[in-house]
Amino acid sequence: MTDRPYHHGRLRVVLLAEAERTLREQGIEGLSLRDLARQAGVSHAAPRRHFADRQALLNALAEAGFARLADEVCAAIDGAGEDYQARLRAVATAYVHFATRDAALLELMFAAKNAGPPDAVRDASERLFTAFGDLIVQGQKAGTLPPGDPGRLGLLLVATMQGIAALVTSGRAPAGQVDALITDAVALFTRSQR
Amino acid sequence: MTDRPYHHGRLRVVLLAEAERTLREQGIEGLSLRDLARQAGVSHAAPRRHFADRQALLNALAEAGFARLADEVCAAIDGAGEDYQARLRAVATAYVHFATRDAALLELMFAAKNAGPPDAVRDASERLFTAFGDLIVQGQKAGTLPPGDPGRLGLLLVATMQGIAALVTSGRAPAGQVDALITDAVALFTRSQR
DNA sequence: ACCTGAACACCGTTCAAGT
DNA sequence: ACCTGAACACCGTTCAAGT
Repeated sequence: MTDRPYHHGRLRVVLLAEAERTLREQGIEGLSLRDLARQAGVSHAAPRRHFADRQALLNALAEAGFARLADEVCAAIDGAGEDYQARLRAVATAYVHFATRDAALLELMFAAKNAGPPDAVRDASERLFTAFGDLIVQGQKAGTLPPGDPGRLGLLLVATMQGIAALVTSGRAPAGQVDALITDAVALFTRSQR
Repeated sequence: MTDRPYHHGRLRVVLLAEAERTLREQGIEGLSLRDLARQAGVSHAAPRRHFADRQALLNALAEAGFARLADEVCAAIDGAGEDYQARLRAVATAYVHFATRDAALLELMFAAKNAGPPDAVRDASERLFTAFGDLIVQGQKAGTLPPGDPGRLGLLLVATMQGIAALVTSGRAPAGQVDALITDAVALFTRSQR
């Protein structure tokens, strides 16, 4: 390394990357602004220029988390072929895998601070939820999903995946059963209509 | 008040009660051992006799939480009459209401610390899960629920409720829609077999 | 057996001052 | 525009000592 200049230059992005790693390894409790500053080689007050307080850092992490989750879910849909059940299973698998690999991040993404999440986080989550909405509408048109308010059915689908992830993360459901649970859940949603 | 004696006498139970209240009002972040000690009128080191560290207090809260949730769920089953859908809806309603009223407590109950929860917490949660298991078996015998491993179906049911609660708590699902979501979920599970 | 008081090593947050 | 260093008010945890 050359001599570290007075101006770090990319402090914000470094802090975020380091925070994401710490979050994965130590959980949300182990995340400290002072520690992040130390790891980045700046004074403990430096992060303040980029994140007004600890919560602002957490919000930025949540925002990035939603963006990445939406990417992964959309990629799963795109790569799943035409069969609707397979598409649904691919989405659920992507979601639950994200949730178990980055459990602390997901917790943070869905943490309700005060009166709902700030706008930036909300906007980032929007893309994910509309992807789900589209998938639901598509399934209803094909007659594979039951009729009814697609928004509500989408929420129910997200809730199911969120719940499966919560049970696995907390050790109440064996990790080896997650695929079976997803299959069961998909079967529940797509049971033949008439 | 009479002069506070040197020995508090019921410090443990007072700390737990105060902690549960703080948890509801301030969330898990706002829970401090030193603050609890202050509110109980003892020195900051006094709680240490009853809870080895902060995590031990959280575990005790989780344990009590599971006991209360099991009580409320069992009471809901008992008071719901004979109709199976009504029983299922009553259970789901009781669960989700608990989850939204004591969101921070539920989060704590399902927090995965290290390699799964300690035995005491696990035991306390057992009663809840067996109550669910029994309800599932009953529904399968009556032909109201789909066949298959009742343990897995029970997990899926818990996951669904847990997920609905998470979405409502985080403000992603409107609170006014919780009853509709529960009804949808119950309908999904009990869709007529053949 | 239970509680106190001082001590230690951490936090987040603030703010004048430096570059 | 960005960072530093000192300061403040908090934490959890430990431990000798008190009752």
